[in-house]
Amino acid sequence: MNPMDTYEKIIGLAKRRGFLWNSFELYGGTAGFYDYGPLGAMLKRRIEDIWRDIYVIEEGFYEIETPTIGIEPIFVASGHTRGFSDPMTVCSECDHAFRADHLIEGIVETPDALPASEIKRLIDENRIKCPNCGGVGTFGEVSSFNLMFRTAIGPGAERVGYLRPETAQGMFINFENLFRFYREKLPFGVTQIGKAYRNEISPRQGVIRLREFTQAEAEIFISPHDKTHPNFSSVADTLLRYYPASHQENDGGTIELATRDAVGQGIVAHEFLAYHLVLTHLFLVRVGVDPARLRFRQHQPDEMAHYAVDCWDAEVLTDRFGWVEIVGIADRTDYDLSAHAAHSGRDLSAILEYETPKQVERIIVTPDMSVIGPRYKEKAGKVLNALKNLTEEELNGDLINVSVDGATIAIPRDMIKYEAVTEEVRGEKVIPHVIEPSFGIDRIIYAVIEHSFAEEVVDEEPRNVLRLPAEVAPVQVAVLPLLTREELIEPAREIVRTLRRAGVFVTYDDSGTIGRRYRRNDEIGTPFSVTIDYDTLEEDTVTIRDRDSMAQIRVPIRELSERIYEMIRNSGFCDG
RNA sequence: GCGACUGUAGUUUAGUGGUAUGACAUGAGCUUCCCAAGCUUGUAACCCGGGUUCGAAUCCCGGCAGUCGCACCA
Repeated sequence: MNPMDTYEKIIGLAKRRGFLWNSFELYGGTAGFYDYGPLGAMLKRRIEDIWRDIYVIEEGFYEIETPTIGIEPIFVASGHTRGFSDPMTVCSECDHAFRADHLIEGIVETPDALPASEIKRLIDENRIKCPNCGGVGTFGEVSSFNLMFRTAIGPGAERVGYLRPETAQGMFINFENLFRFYREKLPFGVTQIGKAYRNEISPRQGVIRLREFTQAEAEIFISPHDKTHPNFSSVADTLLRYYPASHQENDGGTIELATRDAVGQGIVAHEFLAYHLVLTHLFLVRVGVDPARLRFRQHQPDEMAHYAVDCWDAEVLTDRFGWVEIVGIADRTDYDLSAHAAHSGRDLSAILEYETPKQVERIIVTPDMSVIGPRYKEKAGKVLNALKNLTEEELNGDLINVSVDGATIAIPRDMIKYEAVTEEVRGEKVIPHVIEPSFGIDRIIYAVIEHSFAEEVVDEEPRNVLRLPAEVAPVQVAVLPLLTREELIEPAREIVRTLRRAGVFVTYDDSGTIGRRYRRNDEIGTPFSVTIDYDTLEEDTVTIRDRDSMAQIRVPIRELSERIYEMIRNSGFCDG
């Protein structure tokens, strides 16, 4: 491998300049954990704030915050206690490790739902051959490794808890509260930015695969009958690079399509999902992902969760790891709410109100319990229920047949009174479907740094520059007196104060030569440098130097804050 | 988890059984100097534990961590 590939340069820069550090380094470190240093934390916060700007402010999806520890029933319902563990077995002949459930695929329908002992039994019974060395009967015990961090809640009779493997569940289990908060109307969305934890077997690839990471997720609850999007027209013309499942078989490559056509041609399942692909694209490009190294890859039918209708990953091209998934956008249907409804016994449905309430004719059965009770005694209750469930036709005739505990009982018609009533039905009860865009913030940060990084040669000297959008750059302005001299330092400090009062994050640096200071700031992506020189003293002007073009403009000090503010907001240097 | 390789300042390096070389970076100062390496000067390292030895960063053993490969990747 290239002794100094881009990844090493990026990570080297990130560690050197205070973006990322290995956690726990004082005590030797542990794979899968990273600290965000001063610049990294600032960059991360700015990226999260842009995410909030789009999802919370623009889309109106309020943000909530739920515990990072969840109790066991949540993850039983969500399937994480089972589906999140990988049963492993090792061939004693060749020492290869395999997913035990994969070995018995085709023998049972849902091998991943079986306990370890059962998988082991099936492997032995079916004389499964080792795919590597062909050995039979060589597989050892099946051990299960759950990717969730387990913990105990409270002393004594400890209640089992898990560190959440995704932020999503905290939102699903608040559905009733949220639905009420949104005054019982669909669609509505909710967001959460927070830490999630997965005890990866072998985290490698630096910040790409972490044991503790930050997710930004939105859960948007929509009607299962209407997956159009009210603002679809605003994104219909936007071009995105798609890599549909059908193209992946024999690498048919990506296609660039207007959103309208992607939906029209049936490539993306529906408008609502397509709208969120576009939103994702806009966010990623705004924070500094290179659009030329971004694509949307559709999940293959076999890699998609069985309940999902359609699922797309935003992927970025990286130098060392190739295409890396940074966002997943899925239509999860009613899977999550139905699962929580089933396990909790609560009704997690919404009423879709009809335009006008429907008048529905219904037969109301009122059995005469003073007769039925004594006659059927202990079966009376079941008889009553059975009667209420009968259809209109079944209620005809002199004897009405109901089935109770497998036996058919004929009930004389005069024991029952029933009448037809007209009822008003306001709407239909549905379990909402969920559209879930799920962002891996740490991976996005890596992508932003890698895509922003450039090495150039200026006057035969190398120059490292992070071309971060001004909006996300940790340090927004560097204030630099041309020389370390008192007469320049004092006005420079005054300018620092002025810019800070205007809410700009500024650093001050008067060490070494001006060129060295420019380079230092280029490397951490500071978009603008303000330089104080001898002309400043005479005419109250300073220069603003642009990181990308290295061009300079001279502006009056009294206009400085305004100009800087404009440039940061527009993410660009304007010399006008 | 398995296998291979690796472990010297912040980074990168030299090194012999007698505690360490240089560079870059960094601190202080000098320099009317607008695009990094001009001058002076300072700070800073042998992954941890045990063994062999008068003496270990160097040899041996163990651990830890990292990199790569296998496997895994909701």
